[in-house]
Amino acid sequence: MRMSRGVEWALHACLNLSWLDDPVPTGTLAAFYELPSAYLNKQLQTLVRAGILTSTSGPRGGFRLARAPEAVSLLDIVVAIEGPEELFRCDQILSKGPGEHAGVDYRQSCAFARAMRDAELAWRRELAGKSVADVRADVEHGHPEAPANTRARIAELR
Amino acid sequence: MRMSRGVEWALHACLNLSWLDDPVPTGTLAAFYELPSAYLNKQLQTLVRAGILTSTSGPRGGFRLARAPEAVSLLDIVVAIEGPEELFRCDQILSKGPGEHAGVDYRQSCAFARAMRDAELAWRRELAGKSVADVRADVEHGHPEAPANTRARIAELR
DNA sequence: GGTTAGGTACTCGGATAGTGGATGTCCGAGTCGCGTCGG
DNA sequence: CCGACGCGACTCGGACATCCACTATCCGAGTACCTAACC
Repeated sequence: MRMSRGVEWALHACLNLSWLDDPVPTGTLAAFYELPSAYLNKQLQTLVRAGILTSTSGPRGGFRLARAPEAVSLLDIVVAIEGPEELFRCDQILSKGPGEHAGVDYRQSCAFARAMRDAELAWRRELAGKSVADVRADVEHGHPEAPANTRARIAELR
Repeated sequence: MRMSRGVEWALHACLNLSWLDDPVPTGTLAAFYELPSAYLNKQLQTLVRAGILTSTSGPRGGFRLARAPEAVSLLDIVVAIEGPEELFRCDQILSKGPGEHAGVDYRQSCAFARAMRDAELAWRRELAGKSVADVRADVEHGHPEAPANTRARIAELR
């Protein structure tokens, strides 16, 4: 039940894009962290479909943040890459056990399903409460040179 | 990033076993919910290795809870089946970016890794705070006949 | 009748196939920029 | 000198392979029970 690698890539890509105004192509971002370019491109496409990034084709094209970093939560990115399904898979096996089952939705009535959903909501709440801007502020506090370093390296790789 | 089916099976198996004193073989538990017997057996073996169940071979053998249901949290079961790894996979891609990296563990210092870990801890805290006994109490409150029904059906399937 | 040895059936446990999603790669469609040609 | 047109290169986007973990199954090892023979 581990997350896709793409989540880490997407998080760092969004942070770096928040420091840059011009579009950045996949190849540059991939070189930045030595990632497989074509596969990273696939993940960025997913973020575009989710409305987190915008893309531009052709020369001087690439990806940019679609909205202010304050408006992009970590949950947005995780859900975009991993999909909206819940962590806990409830196949309602109770409906095969003894008792009456007519019209009962065990995703709602099963005590295990409820407990798992409550725990998952706590997780989602934490992720929804942290934005890319929050993380950026943390990084800039500990490493004030990070934005300039990133911009310089990106320019170098163009 | 969905959980294995085995988690749901393991949860319900532990609850049912908490209502029964004698060992229950895999085949009986599998028939109870119409699950594939051999695969369920594999999951129960995992719970034995985790110290949640005990097993007995031979006639009149099967699985029992290894401890009181108060001492088995939902987290115990999830970790037993899914493994102890964290949900978020931090491959420390920051170590490929600009800046100094000598002796830096980005699983600790990366702001994203910290945020993801905090969220995951909230999830784990919820799961650790709910025991099989808690769920059993919920079920018995809503369905007082459940324990007797379960015992009867299990006896019928033996 | 009690005891013991043997056989049998039952159950767990790990070794062994099959399948779906994550991972990784490649090529076509579209777009922008630059160079060139004409006015 | 200015503008328009066309060519070329660059980038995204989706279609196509590959790999690993989850899913599922089967058979061997061990154990308890039952039976029957013997003392």
